[in-house]
Amino acid sequence: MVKRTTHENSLCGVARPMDAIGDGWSLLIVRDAFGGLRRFGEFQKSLGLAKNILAARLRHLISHGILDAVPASDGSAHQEYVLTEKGRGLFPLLVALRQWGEMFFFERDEPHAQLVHKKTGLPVQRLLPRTQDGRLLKPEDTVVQVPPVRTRRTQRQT
Amino acid sequence: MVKRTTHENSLCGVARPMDAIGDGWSLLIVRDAFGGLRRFGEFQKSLGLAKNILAARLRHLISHGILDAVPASDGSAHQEYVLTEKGRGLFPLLVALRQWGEMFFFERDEPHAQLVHKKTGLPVQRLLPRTQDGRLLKPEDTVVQVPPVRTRRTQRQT
DNA sequence: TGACGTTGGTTTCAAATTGAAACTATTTGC
DNA sequence: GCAAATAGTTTCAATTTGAAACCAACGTCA
Repeated sequence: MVKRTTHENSLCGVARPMDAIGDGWSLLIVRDAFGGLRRFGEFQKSLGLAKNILAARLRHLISHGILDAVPASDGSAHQEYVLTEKGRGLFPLLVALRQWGEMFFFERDEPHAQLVHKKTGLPVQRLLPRTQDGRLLKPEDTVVQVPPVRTRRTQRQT
Repeated sequence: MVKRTTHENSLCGVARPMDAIGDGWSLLIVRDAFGGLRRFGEFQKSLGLAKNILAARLRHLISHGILDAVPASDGSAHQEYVLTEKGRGLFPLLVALRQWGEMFFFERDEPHAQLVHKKTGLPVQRLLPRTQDGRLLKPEDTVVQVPPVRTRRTQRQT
């Protein structure tokens, strides 16, 4: 996915975010960041990816405002990588991804990790698109509504 | 993201789905499939990607059970690519991705596409992780609970 | 002080992937 | 039947990936 979005996709609201996330490694880094990891070495150990790749992905995430490199936390002279507000905004997406995984990638009784409420230990509620008044929405009940094109001359549709 | 998950990540519930989705192009293909596109040429025109890449991504999505290649629909002798149940399961994820995009990639008044309810034209409700009893969950209120490791000998934790 | 391990990278280089373009084969429209 | 459209595959140069080697700064302990 190198091709930059010079396309009408630039408006679409999916292609741009995809570009910012970058790739699978980046999203796993974000997942681990939600899990509390902050240091280069922690990410590397957790993901088992080459250091140059990790460095590149961290740079990418920082340059897209998803991570922030902060100077320390225990006085050590190293950096730490923490989620920005924008990065934390990815939480629902990660939950959705995980739930999709839980639904389709494990046999009925195959044990698998599960996201649960820390306090109660109960699994997180299924994330399902709904209307404003709470009714379930199927994909085919929705449309992507593109905004009316406004040129400088025509502020109102002719 | 070529490295296959021989890692403990294989249990994690995020890495496996990521691998199935494949990459950004694949997800855009799925988005377009939700939008009603079905034909090779439609996807190519919509995405503007090279045909070899599109072919490879379609093969990937089919091999992972996200798309299905069905023989026709208007009697024409061509194939069509339609979402499987598993593929349709990606709807919440796409909604989450789009909502993240809407929140962080557009200026206050910058026009952008929006996912709305077809009937009412109202935007889809914000997708937010909640507890079983409906309370909002912040990332730090949750943990990934790994299942207890069961060896053949110890069916119960010692 | 200085040898040594740890942490956090960068550099190098071969192998894999990407993507544009050319090519091919099968339909479809007329 | 012929031209154009559709749905790919092949080819090849350029980019990206990732393993491994290298390097620099810091801690530490003797």
